[in-house]
Amino acid sequence: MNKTMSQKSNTAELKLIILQVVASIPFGQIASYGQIARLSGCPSHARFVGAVLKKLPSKTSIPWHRVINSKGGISFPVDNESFIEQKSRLLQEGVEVKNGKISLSSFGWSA
DNA sequence: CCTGTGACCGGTA
DNA sequence: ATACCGGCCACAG
Repeated sequence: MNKTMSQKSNTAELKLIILQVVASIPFGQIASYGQIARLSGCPSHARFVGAVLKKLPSKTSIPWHRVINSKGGISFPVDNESFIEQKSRLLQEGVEVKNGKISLSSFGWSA
């Protein structure tokens, strides 16, 4: 009488889905928050994606730095430490970052 | 229960 | 191109 947990679309599971999607972004590739939300099956949860990434421990293996906003930029103020962190990580992966904006050549990733 | 917040997004001016 | 605005929805207090 367990009925399987297939109909468990709770947020806890969505959280895991999101993390998996983010984790599946290839090296040197970029995806937007909205894109992650869509691939997770919840198009209107772009903000939630950010909320999830925020809670990640600093020592995570999740490539959070490969996630940016729909304007193609880093969603941190330029003076923020996280901004520096994300920018340098992207540069390390060969992603072209100009003034906080990512070059369109890095887009085009799909699940 | 109600209110404010946010690593967002798309439309409009 | 930038600026503003309303919608969105989980979460914290």
